[in-house]
Amino acid sequence: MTVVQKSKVTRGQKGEQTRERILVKSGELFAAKGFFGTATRDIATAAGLQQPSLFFHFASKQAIADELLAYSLSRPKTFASRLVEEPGSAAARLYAYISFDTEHLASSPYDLTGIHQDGLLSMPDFRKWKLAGDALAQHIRTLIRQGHVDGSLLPLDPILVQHMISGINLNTIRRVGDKQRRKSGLPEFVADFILRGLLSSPRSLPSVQIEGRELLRLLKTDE
Amino acid sequence: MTVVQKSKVTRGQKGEQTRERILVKSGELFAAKGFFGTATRDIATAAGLQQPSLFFHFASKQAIADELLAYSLSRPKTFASRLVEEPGSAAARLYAYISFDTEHLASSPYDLTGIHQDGLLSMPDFRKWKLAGDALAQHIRTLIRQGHVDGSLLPLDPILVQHMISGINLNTIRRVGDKQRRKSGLPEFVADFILRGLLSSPRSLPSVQIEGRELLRLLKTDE
DNA sequence: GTCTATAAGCCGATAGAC
DNA sequence: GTCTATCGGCTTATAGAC
Repeated sequence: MTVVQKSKVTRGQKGEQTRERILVKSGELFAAKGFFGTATRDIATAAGLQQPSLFFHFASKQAIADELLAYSLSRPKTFASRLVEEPGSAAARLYAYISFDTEHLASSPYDLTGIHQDGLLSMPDFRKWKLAGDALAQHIRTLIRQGHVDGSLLPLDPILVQHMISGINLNTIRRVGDKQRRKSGLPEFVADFILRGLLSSPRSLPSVQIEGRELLRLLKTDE
Repeated sequence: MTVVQKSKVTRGQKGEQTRERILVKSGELFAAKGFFGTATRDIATAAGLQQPSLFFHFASKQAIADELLAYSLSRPKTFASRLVEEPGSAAARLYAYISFDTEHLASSPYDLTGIHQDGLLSMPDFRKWKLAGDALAQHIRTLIRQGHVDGSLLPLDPILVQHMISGINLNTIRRVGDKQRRKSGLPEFVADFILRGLLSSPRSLPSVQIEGRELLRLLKTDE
């Protein structure tokens, strides 16, 4: 949809395919052994290259993680920041967020679980993504607090609840294998489970689902 | 309580204190930077030692992680294996397990979150603990299936549910800061949340809580 | 128990040919 | 674009003095 960034995309088809293969394999290896536990040699071998050839496509090992982090965090952060200012019940908006994030992670061409492990984000070089992750967490906590105010959610500690949600989102995707990850219905499965744990009135779940899905559909069109 | 293992404990008080300090600092560093991201130099410095002095107390860097993994997995695994064969509703037994595990992790003198990151358990040297973790996961899945049979739990995919529970257990503890980690009520907080998400009848939660806590008290006495 | 000195290996990244 | 050759730095672990 965007017309910009030409100089990079222009370079041949083969280079772009290799670059993509590097990202995919890096994601798998980071998930299996962590960022620090993965050597650039391992990545190169998995991508069918010699180790130094990586550095034609990426300036550094960190640059690879950077691109994966961007894919992992940019859209969910934007989506959550919009949800905070949307009208409607907070429960439905939280439902929309969880569905969106789970689908985003599960349908990703890259395995994004590894880059959220280690203390990767505590390294100075990844400060940018640490801040993005913190902002996303804040949006989720805001949604939860809004649910306390409008009475749709149980008055549980927003920080603890946000940590639980993040833990679920990452761990449901992890190690579940491609077939199950892609299985449709996972986003609703996860959102249902979490909302049952948070709703002040369990019987309101069906209406929350309807309102949440409608909101999701609406926000996704003009993303 | 045990009378065995003398030769190790007998060596002076100072050595034992240093050994303990190494474990505590290792846990913190593994949590912050991951196992592979933490150098033995960092651990030694944090413990007030020179790097080679570590190897008087531990045969290798892995031996440190080994001890933390033993602390993290041994008791929960044993506890879960007993719960599987206990009588009573599966929901109550799952409640007991979640309370136990959360309290175990939260009251630990060591930060145990780091050793469950990276692909630490995928390394051949940690095969023993990989198997222990897999066994623990199987016990949890069995509990969930038992809940399908006795009708106390919703018929949700046991593998997905087990992944969600594991994700919550690890992430609620992580990065929450000591004061909140030790705050009493956390085990019940987590168990309540998960059970609300899984119970086939939301109104049965109070009785599940009572039965679960009773079971927890019972099994803890003759541990 | 803790130290200094040091070995042996792996790491990320660069230089330059093709 | 990908290769070979290679560098400097950092890593875990050992040897041996105190």
